Amino acid sequence: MAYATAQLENPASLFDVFLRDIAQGQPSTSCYRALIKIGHAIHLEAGTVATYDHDNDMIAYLVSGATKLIASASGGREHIVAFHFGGDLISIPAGTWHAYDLRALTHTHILLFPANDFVKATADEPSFSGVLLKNTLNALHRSRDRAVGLGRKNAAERLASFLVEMVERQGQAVSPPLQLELPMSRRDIGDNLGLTIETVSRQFGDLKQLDLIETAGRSKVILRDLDGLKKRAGHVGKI
Amino acid sequence: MAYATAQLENPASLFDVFLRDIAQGQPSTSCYRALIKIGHAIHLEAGTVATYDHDNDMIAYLVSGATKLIASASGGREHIVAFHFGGDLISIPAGTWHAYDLRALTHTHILLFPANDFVKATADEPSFSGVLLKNTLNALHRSRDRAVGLGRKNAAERLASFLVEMVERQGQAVSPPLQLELPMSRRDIGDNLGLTIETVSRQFGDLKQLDLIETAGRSKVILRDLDGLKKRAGHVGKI
DNA sequence: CGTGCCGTTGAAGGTTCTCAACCGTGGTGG
DNA sequence: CCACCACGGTTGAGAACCTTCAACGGCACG
Repeated sequence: MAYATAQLENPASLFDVFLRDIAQGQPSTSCYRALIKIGHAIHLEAGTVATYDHDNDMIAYLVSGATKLIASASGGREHIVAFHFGGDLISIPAGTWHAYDLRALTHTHILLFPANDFVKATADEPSFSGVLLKNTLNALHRSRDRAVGLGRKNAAERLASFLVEMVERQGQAVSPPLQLELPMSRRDIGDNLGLTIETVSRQFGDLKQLDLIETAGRSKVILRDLDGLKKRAGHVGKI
Repeated sequence: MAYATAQLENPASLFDVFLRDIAQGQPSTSCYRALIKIGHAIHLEAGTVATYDHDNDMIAYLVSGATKLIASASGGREHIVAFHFGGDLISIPAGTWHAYDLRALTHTHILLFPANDFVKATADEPSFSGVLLKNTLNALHRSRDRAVGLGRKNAAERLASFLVEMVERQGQAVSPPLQLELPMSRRDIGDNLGLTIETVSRQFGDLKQLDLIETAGRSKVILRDLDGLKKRAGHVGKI
């Protein structure tokens, strides 16, 4: 099975970024070599799918770019389970109930590891497995928070939640008003929130009319009232 | 802050069960002592909530019984993020967007640990942190599979998915037809699937009429046609 | 035997989906 | 340079699904 659609010019540099960002404490050289051996540096064009062994869980480190993790249900329905940005550690489940694919939203550089091998290789590096665990817990908590939205919130609350999450994850605080560059399409947003593109579009319209946001072009969103958005998101707890 | 609503007669025995099931390789005595120091053995009656420090992530080991993890959104809406059964390792997020509570469905014995301390105490025990990571990944994958259901499936598919998951997690294969003892109420099921009790009830009715299941009393369900249920669940992939 | 909770069933209403047409932009080729 | 096309996004009307509101049934418990 072909792992890489296109090998990077200089794969080693990706590993260096990875090790610098993930393993703060320098890993042993044996661990380093093991990771290089099992890892594959991949370069994806926007819109292309990462190819890998779907029968095993995978772990990916997103060096740069943005990706979406897609789950397919029967009837051609797709659900975007998560979006990822540079620096994220991604867990890709082997398909059990649903088939999962990782697709690039922009030019993307990633490192792909079989999860089992990755865990084995890093088991003796507490700093490493700690980061991995922390990251997985984060993903779990985000997934749960989003599940609450899917189960118990209406379209307005879902889009507000989405924008708040996006600004918290990748918003540059240039200074209020906050500016957001969304790398995903309306369809992607809908597939993430369990809504149709039409509903997403109408919700964007409502937010504009309420002066909570402005849009510029297809991907730029300016948040004029973050607190208003958070109220609209229907969260509970620390706002 | 009070951690335990009722201390067990013999807390040490719970720890023994925990160590036997989770840490297959015997942990060092220092690790053992550290865990006993930070852990709290708790006994919960059905319907009561575990009390703990909500400002920190917690990790719980469910020795026996069944619990639900509840997220609260604004407007008094509740969503059940996960159900747990004996032997499960539970991650309870500190409230960020939503407030989380762990509530017992039946007589329940659990061990509660602050997540940070737990990770620290077990960092040097690869077998331990491996189990923890594996468990967290499982929870993540389940959460994602359920998110797909919440986002892209109708009521019929959701209930079928639910029953299939339940039988896979705690169904005794006495012999087909499979028998299932559901410790949760219709409301709990609805709160988990993002449906009202009425819709859940109607879906149960439909399943009975289609001869896919039988019900006996409030909690017993007999699955007459597991493959039929799986088809109805709208999964993709290995069936 | 009454009370209360859980579950079931029915009718009306609302939110979102579906279907369809239209608009704006970016890229291509004549 | 402009016309054309493809694609993503917007807007509108009708239909579907689930929710809401309401009444009722049944089992457990005092």
